[in-house]
Amino acid sequence: MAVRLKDIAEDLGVSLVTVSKVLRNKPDVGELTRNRVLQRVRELNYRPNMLARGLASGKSYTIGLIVPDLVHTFFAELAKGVSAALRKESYQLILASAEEEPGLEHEEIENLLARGVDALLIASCQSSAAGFKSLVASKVPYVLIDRHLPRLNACFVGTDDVAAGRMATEHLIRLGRERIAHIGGELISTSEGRLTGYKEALAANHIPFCEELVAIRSRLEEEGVQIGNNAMSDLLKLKKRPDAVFCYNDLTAVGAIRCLLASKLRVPEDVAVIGCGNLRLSSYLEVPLSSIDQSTQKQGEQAATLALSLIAQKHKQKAKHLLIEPKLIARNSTIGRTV
Amino acid sequence: MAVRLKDIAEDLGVSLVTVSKVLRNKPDVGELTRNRVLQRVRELNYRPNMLARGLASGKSYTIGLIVPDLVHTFFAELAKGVSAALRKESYQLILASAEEEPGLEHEEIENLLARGVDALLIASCQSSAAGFKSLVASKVPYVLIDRHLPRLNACFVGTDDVAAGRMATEHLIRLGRERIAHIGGELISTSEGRLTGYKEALAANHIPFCEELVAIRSRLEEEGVQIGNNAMSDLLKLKKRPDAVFCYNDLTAVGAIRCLLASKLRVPEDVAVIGCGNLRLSSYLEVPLSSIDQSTQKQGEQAATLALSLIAQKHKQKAKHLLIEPKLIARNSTIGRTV
DNA sequence: ATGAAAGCGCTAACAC
DNA sequence: GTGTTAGCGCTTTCAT
Repeated sequence: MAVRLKDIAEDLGVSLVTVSKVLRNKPDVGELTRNRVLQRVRELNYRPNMLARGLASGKSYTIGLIVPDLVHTFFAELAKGVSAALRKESYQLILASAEEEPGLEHEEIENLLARGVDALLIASCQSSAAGFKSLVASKVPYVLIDRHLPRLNACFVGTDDVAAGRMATEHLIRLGRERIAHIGGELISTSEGRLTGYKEALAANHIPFCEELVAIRSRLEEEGVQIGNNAMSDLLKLKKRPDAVFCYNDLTAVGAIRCLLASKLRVPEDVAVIGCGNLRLSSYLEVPLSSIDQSTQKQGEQAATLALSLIAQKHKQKAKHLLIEPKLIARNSTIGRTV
Repeated sequence: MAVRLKDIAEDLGVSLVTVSKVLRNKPDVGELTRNRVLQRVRELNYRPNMLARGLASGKSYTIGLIVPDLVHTFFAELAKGVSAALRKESYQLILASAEEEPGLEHEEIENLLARGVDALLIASCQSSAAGFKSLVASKVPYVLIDRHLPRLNACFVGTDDVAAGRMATEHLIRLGRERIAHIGGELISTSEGRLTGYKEALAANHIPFCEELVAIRSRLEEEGVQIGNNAMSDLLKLKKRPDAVFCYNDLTAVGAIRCLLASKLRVPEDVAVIGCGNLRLSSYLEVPLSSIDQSTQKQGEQAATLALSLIAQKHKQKAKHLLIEPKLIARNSTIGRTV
């Protein structure tokens, strides 16, 4: 079968331990022996059995990442960032998708713990901290990404969602819009943050907050287009229709634009639309979409780096929060054709 | 630390082996003992240490999937299909991305083998079979997905690319187009298949194949939009411009449409455009894009199922090829506004 | 600088 | 039905 430490040791007439030491760069090996070992390792294309190493050492050199949905580009980009950062440290990524089901997410947490991951990164679809009990009990370090659970005193890397909401809304205000609607989500921290930012921007500009202009929907991650379309349609039924709308994410915005164009309204002349997330597709659309960029890949990298530092430190320190500043990307859906 | 078999065994005053047997549903355990064990397992929230189980049994209940790029929706959907099929059999997916670099792909293969995966699924970005040497030597079963390596006698699940090319081209022919261009890729089997299909369709309809109408480019997966744009621009420089174009993938088609609209040409009136892959974004675009659907998620599921069957069977059988029939999805970019 | 012994948590083969 | 013994391939500790 595969080459083992023992094989190399016997080949060379040294002990297995010596070979093991060479492979882990321990200093207490003679130069000559070290070279002979290295040579043979290369010849035989030896690779340590990570299961055995993990079992013996208690470290698997593996980090788990759980996302709610891989097909949502945001999470794929996140994964890409994580993977890149880990590769540099020769850690490996084990990726699991929870398919937006809290039950599955909990399952996957348990699975990854059973696989001995050294740390866990979670973009959670849970709405409560209850599902994290066994994770907390396991003492395995973990970092929440993108979505924060208020009741959980955990490390977190994500967008400054309040700033994102504020930024988007202020952009619309500066363009002279006065009836600014919001299509938002519910329960998760990102939705709440963006809504708060929306309200703050209105307040700062002395525009009264108007309940009827806010449409809260669920499942915006999975069926954003359809739901954005419907929500916009509802907003258009108001006696006085909005002249701008800040959408929770880009898919929702695509749906909203769909609805507006179908209703013979012009974007942005009649209604300006801005999304959030700045997905790659944003610039290919019927009306290129203004959006809030979240530096997604960078978030993944930072989360991975944070996790590695948690693994390295012996004693628990207090939970770190890393908020990434969002950036406004203005395109036709708010500022119209540029010359 | 974590609960172990031994803890449960001592708690109950039975032997560790008995507990192990219960957990693996072995029949030779008394009903009473079995229930007592199960009860305690639940109480303590015991989870077997998979590293230890893997080491002892030689099976990790893990399957590796290597894709060229996670952010490309096609591969994310593939991963989703794989993950779904594995979950049913309580296998776990370890996902790795090769970032379109053959070197990295080879690294990841080695990594996953070292982690003891029971099988490997690879959507390869290699252009030769050389990188598979250690994989073949390892005897670990594997399945190629989407992209086939001609020199490698391996199991394969993917689109019938020749049919896809034929189908797309015939669609354009039936719409009365006569100068049909193709923007295609190089080196990998999917490109070659689609080009072959394109030629076959022309031949079957007595349309002469015209070298100048074929633009071969590389990196169509990563920068499809930009490259499609440029390629289309080149095609428009011909004395007699094409009246239709079949693009290797949807991103390339988006780029081509971009270029056409920028050149004041109408899609599909002046030039009809069809892509391949039927990404979700296809229907959100400026001009909703006709495409060839590849049932991507289903491909992932089938590949996973095939891999599981390879694991189950003791003796090597001859390599199976599963070709998924593509489906034509006609939208505005070829058939124009429907009433 | 090198190696012998013990053991990580589990399964496999075989006794009782 | 149940338990005993060995060992998976590696790391760790501690002698030498």
